[in-house]
Amino acid sequence: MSVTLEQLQAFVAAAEHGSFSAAGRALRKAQSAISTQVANLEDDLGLALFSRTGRNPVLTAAGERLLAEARVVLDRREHLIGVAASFEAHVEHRLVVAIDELYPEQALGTLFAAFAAHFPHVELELLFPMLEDVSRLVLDGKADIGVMWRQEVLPTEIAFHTLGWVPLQLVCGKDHPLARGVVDWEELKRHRQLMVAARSEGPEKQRLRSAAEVWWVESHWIILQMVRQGIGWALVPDHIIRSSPVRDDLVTPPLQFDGADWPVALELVWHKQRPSGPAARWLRERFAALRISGLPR
Amino acid sequence: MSVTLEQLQAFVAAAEHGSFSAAGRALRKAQSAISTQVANLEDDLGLALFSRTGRNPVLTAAGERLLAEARVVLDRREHLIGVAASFEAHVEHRLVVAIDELYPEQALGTLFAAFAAHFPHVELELLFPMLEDVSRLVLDGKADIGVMWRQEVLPTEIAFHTLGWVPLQLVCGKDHPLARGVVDWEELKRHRQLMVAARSEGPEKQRLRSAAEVWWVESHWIILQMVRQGIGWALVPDHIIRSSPVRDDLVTPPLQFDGADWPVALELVWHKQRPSGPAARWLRERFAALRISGLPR
DNA sequence: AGCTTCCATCTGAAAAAAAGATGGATCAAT
DNA sequence: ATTGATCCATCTTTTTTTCAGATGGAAGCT
Repeated sequence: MSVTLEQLQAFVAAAEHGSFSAAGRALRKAQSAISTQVANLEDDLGLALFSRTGRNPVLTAAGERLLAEARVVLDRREHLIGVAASFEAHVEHRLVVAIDELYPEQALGTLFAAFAAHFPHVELELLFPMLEDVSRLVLDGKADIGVMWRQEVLPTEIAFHTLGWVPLQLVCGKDHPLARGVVDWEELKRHRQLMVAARSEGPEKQRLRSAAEVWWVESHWIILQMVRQGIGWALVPDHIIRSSPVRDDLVTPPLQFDGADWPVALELVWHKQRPSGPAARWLRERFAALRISGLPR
Repeated sequence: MSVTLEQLQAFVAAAEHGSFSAAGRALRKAQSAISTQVANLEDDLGLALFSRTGRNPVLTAAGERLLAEARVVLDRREHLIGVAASFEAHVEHRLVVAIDELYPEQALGTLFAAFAAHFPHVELELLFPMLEDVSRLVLDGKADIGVMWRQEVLPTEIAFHTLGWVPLQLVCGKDHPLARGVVDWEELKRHRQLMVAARSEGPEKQRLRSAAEVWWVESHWIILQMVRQGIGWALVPDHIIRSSPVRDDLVTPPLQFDGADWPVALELVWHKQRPSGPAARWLRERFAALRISGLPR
């Protein structure tokens, strides 16, 4: 087979070290070996990779371009070996993470960048489920790890770890009657409340219910759109209000009574019975470590 | 070097043909060669690629995954050889195409997909210049090919080919005085006209000028936003009006006089002096062939 | 049971790669 | 200008790798 890995390796080393001799030293091979490999490669490709006027070889334009290609080939070979090694180490090949929209996403970018650096061979799938329950996804094996707002008592098969508490804020539209001043409990009850559509039934769902009339909506973001229209009021995490495109049309009136910010727990969940691989364990640890910095409170 | 191209080639062929013997026949090698190569590869990777119970080898889970990786390595090698070949054939390594926003983009996707298939080794850069003139970019060598609305007489260094004619339509906001009925010339002149900011000066610029008061705006899309606000009227290609996000707030009143749609020429331009490579020629031909199907009229 | 086709393994032959030696060229320092 | 170090290309020899052919055991089909 022409254009072999040895040729490419010699070529890349020569380009990197600036001379065939240095490349030979780096690869622990004789200078003549590098010289012939590069010459053969040039012969196979039908062009000159180096200009040999002068003491040291200098990359030609073609050499410059093909150097990048050669690196890719060699890197993909390394990658293949890495994938094989992670197979041996029983690292997961694929990891599905379901994250509730309640989780502030700012930290996710750096977290998953670090994950990619540690586990380059793991395929990662991120779910931001709307109508489906995160714990349901974990329970059914459709997700390996979940980050969710604990609305209900969790099934016993689910292991969990509390990441933190997210305070909810009263929010309504600019022209809503509640926007005028300090709000008390009785006044809240008289207006329509917008709540996230519970994906399962249970008592936790009722804890945050205050008003007589309630509409159920599938997402906090959509709730804010509706709140803006004056359709009702809602309890929404502060960071969602702040990053909403309609935030300028929203008002967060102060509340008259105590314990008024209704904190909800944000939980990291996984399945007790399904064995976790190194990647899942790593990700769980890093999620847990993000607790203080990533979340309010 | 362990994990060689020969090993990967044998592996992929064995997986594709379902047996080592068949792979050997396909690669014109002895069955024993394939067998040894695959065995060595498995040894190097430290895992089994095939399950050998039964008559024919069957891919293991690891084999399945690594097959994809092996294909990538081999493909990248092929790609490198292709890049080298196109260097030899003096194919451009890079092609910059500047396209005026006036050109309807629907056809571009399939066109450039076909380009990628024909010239996989050419780096393509697409420009959709706003304030800069396409012909200027081509003249300065910043773009190899341009598609532009001919506003001016083209410099003699520029070669061109007319792709077609785009009819302009009168457009104004819902509440604009012109929206009420059939419009005549004199009435047009009394209201503010919005025109695309000419990037160079010249007589063609004046041909489309009707009103006494004119505002210059850098893009048709922004013009439509301003038209919607009732700031003035404009002449805009139909396909831009149709695909505008504010199209529901726009009105296109009929005109009383003849020749009322002011067609403008859409030109394919390139530099006469700079030699065109095969990729540029191919792309020019395909652009020209798109004339009938891609444009109105 | 018999036949075919599969795979693994062994052996010797062929090919490829590497090392070592040699000579001509370049560059820097003297 | 000369010297010495270092560079590359090339040749020869040695080592390693690859390949083909032969053989035997196992699987599947009739």
